[in-house]
Order: sequence, then structure tokens, then C-alpha cells
Amino acid sequence: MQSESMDKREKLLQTALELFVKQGFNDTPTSKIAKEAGIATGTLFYFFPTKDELIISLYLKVKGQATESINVALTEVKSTKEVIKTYYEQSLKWSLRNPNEFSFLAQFSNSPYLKKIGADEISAQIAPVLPHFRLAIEEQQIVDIDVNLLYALISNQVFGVNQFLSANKFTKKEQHNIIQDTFFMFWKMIER
Amino acid sequence: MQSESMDKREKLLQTALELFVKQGFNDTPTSKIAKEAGIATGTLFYFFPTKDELIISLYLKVKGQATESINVALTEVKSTKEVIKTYYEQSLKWSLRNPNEFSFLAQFSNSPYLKKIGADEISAQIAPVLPHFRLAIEEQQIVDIDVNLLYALISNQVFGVNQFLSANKFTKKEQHNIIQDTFFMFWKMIER
DNA sequence: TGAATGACTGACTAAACAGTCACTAAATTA
DNA sequence: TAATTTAGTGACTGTTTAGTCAGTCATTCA
Repeated sequence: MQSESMDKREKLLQTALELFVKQGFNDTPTSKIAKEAGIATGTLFYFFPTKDELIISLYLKVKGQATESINVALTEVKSTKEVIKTYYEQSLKWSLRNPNEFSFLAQFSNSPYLKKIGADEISAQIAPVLPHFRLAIEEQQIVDIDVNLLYALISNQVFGVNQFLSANKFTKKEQHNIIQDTFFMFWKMIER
Repeated sequence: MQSESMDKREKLLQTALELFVKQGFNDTPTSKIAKEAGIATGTLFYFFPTKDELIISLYLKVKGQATESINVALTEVKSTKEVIKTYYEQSLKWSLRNPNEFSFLAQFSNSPYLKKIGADEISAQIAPVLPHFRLAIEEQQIVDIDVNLLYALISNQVFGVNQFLSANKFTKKEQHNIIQDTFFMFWKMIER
């Protein structure tokens, strides 16, 4: 049955994610992933030819999920400012809902593994937002800077605010306020 | 002679840094570090009892260098705004002058290794800047936000701009302009 | 039915690894 | 000078690791 094999593949990825976040790539042998998942080592290598390919598959899957989740929210949106605000809020909310996934992406992106995936695969993830940025610049809503710089600024502010929110215990209400306030600040930074 | 032993210790740290950045912690065995440095494996373990301690020593050394380099520049500075500007510029310039070190810090900070160093050691690195932030808030120069949030914002903007500058080939002049422009934006974001 | 295919297994292996240890050589100290 | 300490060595080892492989079981297909 296909759904069962999918389940095992998924279970392996899920288990690997948790172990990678807890112990890092080094200290997470494939044997441990398989054991923890209750699946034979051979099965792991049946689905993923090498450990590297497991790690890369996991990255592409998680990154894809994040991108999709954010882009879905973008379609429902009207004004240019709303698009950027929604992108900011949704990125932050996704990262808070999925701390393990977010932590894994950070670990992967700052390791030499990043170089193992194609530059085009990275830019494909970034691509969907850029037209919105370009439009905002054309409309003279925001300052005229390189859209890649703008992307770096928004991503890293999201990362920074996530760091701050994760390091402290806030109520939902407080969290929400901080997200709103920091977006307001971000907008003030880039508006014309 | 002490300076010779220091040399070997330093050589090991230097070599480890380069290999860690190129291949990551996983794929850099201690044997390779020693070999590349032209030093016996035993000597590596004479200076660093375990591989983990080598990695952590390297982190503390590099982080300390960065902090010191930035703090030195801060002492010469007068107005509150100038302090924040200098902190921003110096952080960015250090990261551009020391790409390997910066890359290593990012890799380490986003890996589970970070948890292996004391929380007090981290806050000790951050501590020197916070009073300046507090003063700027008291003077009502900038908005009244948690200084830790402010620290996260400035650090991550530095990281983002570094990313952008490193990913493209700019002249010194262009680089300088982007640093100035992005600080101007940052200030606009936080000013009252 | 029975042949073929695909999912899955876990004992196994060859290589790689972190760390050890018995040792040397040189410098310090007494 | 003799004793002691300190820096440095590299062959070696026990363990861990990624990856293999011969084979099981259940389903599909002819």
C-alpha cells in the first residue's frame, strides 16, 4: 500500500527533524533515527540513498512547507502595504508555530549543507515575494532599494523578533502586540 | 618556550576555523585538523581535551575578538546616536573583514553547540552595549522597547546586510554607501 | 495459480573516528 | 648535574558509523 510507505518516509523525516534540532547533524546517526522511528536502518536507506540526501530532502520539504503556508496567505490580500505586512506576520507566525522546523532551517542555512543545494532552488523560494516588493517600489510606497536587500532585511528582522519572542515567555496578546509593533517599525524603516 | 606552544595552539584553532567553515563540524575530523596544521593528533588533545572543547574554545576566542574590536571603537565616541551608529558600522565592517570568523559564529550559534556554553557567557558578550541602548531610550532619542529586542534587531540587520553584501560584488565605495544607507534606515526605524 | 514487483528488514562490514598512551626532547628548577 | 616539569609525538585501539545485502512478506498482475 502506498500510503503506508509514505507514512514510514514521513515518520523518518519527522524523527530526523527532532533529533537534528536536539543533537545536531553530527550526533544524530542514521541508526538512531531509524531506531527512534521504529523503522529498520535498511528502510531509511531504501528511501534516502545517503544521509546527506535525507538531510537535504528534509530541508526542501520544510522550506517548501513554510513558503507555501506564507504564500497561501498572500493570495487573499489586497493593497501593497497589506502584502508586505501579511508576509511579515505570516513568516513570524509560522516560525512560532513550528519552532523545530524553524530551528532546523536556521541550522541548515548556516551550515555548509546550504551549498549542497542548487542556487536556483534557493532563488525559487525567494522569487514569489520579489514582484510584490518591486510593485511597492514602483508605486513609490517604499524606498528604492535592491529587492534582494529588502528580502534580507525583512527575513532577518523576522528572525530577530522570533529570537526575542522565543527567548521570553509572552502571552498570546503580548506576542501579537510585539509582532504588530515591530512591523510598524519595519514599515517606518522602508516607507517613502 | 611559551610562544611556541601558543603558536601551535593558535595554528590548530586557525586551521580548525577554516576547515569548519569549509566542511562543517561533521566532516572535519580531528585527524584532518592536525594533519592540515602540520601538528600531531596527540598535540591537539594535549591542548584541547575533547573535540567539543576545541570547538567551544574557538567560539569563545572568535566571539571575544569580535566583541573587543567593536567595543574599542565605541570608547572613542561621543553622542548617543553616534554610539549606535558606530556599533552598527563596526559590527558590519568586522564581519566583512573576517568572513570566515563570521561564518563560523553563525554556524555555531545556530547549532546545538550554542547550548553547551553558559547563558551568562552569552549575556556577558551582549552586556556592554545594553547601557548605551538604555541611555538612548532615557534620552528619548529612540522608541521605548526592550533593549534585548533592540539588540536582536540591530544584530540581525547587520547579519542581513552582511548577507547581501557578501552575495554580491560591490566596490568599497558602494559597500560604504550601503552601510550608511541601511544604518540611516535602521535609525529611522527606532528613532522617536 | 504463480510469477513478478515493491516495500521493508536487520545482521553485517569496512572505514573512519575520537581519544589514549608510552614515549622523547627540551627546558626549568633545585 | 640531576630531577622534574612541560610540550609534543604518532602508532594504536575500541567504538561508532554509513551504507550493504541477501532475503522475507504482501500485494499486484497475467
